[in-house]
Amino acid sequence: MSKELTKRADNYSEWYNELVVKSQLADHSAVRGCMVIKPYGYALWENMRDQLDKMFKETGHVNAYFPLFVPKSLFEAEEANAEGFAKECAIVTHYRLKADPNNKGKLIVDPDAKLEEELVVRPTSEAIIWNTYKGWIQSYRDLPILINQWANVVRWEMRTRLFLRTAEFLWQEGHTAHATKEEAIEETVKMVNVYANFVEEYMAVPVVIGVKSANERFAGAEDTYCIEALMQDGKALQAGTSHFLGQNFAKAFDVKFSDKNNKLEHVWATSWGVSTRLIGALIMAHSDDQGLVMPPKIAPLQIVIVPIYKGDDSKPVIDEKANSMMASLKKLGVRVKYDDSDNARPGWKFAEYELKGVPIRVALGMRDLENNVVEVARRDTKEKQTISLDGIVDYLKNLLDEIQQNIFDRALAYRNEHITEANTWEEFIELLDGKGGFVAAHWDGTGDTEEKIKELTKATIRCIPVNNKQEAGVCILSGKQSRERVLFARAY
RNA sequence: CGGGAUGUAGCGUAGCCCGGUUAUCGCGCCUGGUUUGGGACCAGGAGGUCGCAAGUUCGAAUCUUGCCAUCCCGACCA
Repeated sequence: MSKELTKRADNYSEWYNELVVKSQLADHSAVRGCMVIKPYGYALWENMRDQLDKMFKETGHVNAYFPLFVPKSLFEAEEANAEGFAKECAIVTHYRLKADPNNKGKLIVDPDAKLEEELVVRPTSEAIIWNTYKGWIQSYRDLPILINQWANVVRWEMRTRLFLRTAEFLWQEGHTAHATKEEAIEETVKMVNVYANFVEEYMAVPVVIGVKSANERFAGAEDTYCIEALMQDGKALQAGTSHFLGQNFAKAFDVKFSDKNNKLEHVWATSWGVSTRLIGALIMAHSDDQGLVMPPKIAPLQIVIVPIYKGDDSKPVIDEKANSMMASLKKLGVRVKYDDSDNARPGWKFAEYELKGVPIRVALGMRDLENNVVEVARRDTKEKQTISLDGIVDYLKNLLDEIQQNIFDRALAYRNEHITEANTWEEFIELLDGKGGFVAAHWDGTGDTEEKIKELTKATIRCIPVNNKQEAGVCILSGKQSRERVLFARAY
């Protein structure tokens, strides 16, 4: 492994790609556009998943699992949804291979094993789930259904990037069914807030909660709520979405229920999801030229203890101290590792754990033990301090909290500095090309204008923030009347 | 999918233009020893379908064609 990571300022996307691979989060695989999530990356995903899962359960949801394959006839039932995803679907057409008679040792698709009906590999599961819900719902007493599924989905993307956009990715998708429109909207909003809380509190990434414009809406939704995060290079990243699906899927799959008055009505729906893309957001929100910076709450490893010994005599003494410190930390639920491997010297380990973003490094040598201290280095600020061994465990535990807060505050300050108002087209362009970030500008509310702005600047409407300030103005492009500003940005 | 670039050991590379012994060097890896407070040193050693497949040739890492993958720029997207 080469030592140097490309600097962010030199080439941000190269830095990102190198960092993902060198920090051992993930690797390219033999399959086009698909990544291997390595143990370190998967441990991070598990921490994120476990916390989200807990939050879903606290809000009344349960997990279930639906098939990977969707019969084409079901997939096409909800037209807007089907159309939206049609051009990026993988399709299973056969169920058997056979020996190639012309090429020994090779296999060919058996032409006699063609499926009666093609199966779409799910790009999202609304179709198969709503087809299933049809059999589950007869009465208002069967509602609401509050189900989440942890799954993989496939979207045949033209251009892929590790975590940010892969052909197969891991995610969760919530699919809920409700008796009333109000309840479904409430659910949609509740879940976008769960996402915002998770991303801000655990991933330390500040987000803007908002609503998508009609153009950016999920295929088949009446309304799409989203959380938008800002990356260090000034580009926005959609970090999660929560859709109010109206009665579109209930109508497409004929899902009706009897209300209290024995009146038949279509069911109201929501769906919401976050994916492994969040890991991309995490990386690009916090990391630096030395490597990853992991927020302690979800870091696979929170503290690493590195021994520094001279000769074999000191090793057992250091081991004993390190092991007792580690035991105390583990008792407090801290994810800690004592790295006494002798195939790397301390300097190498320091650099390696910085690359991997471990929040705290504790260095422990005889010199320290004689003075009853250790050296504590924090990843977020790269500060090193000599700390007394008395009360070290509490100190470290508190420091983890402090680091979590500092990383968030830093990202928040950056984000807030990068929401800028533009009142003229010239200002708008200048901000996008220069400072970057979110540009708050008036827009006339039409899809045409939005499309034109996108063509001219590559910037899209990221969202219309919830509780947006109402303020009269004129659209930066068309000059027509506008009641509020919306957030534009170039995005991933 | 369109335009550009790249592909030689785990990683980074020389050689390619102008075909010709056993494919270069560094890091990493293995063995032994000395080391260990910011990516150690010495000695010995292992590791290669030169992205894949055809073709041209007495002979291909080198020339030709096709394919694949990666990166950058577009269109699409969580």
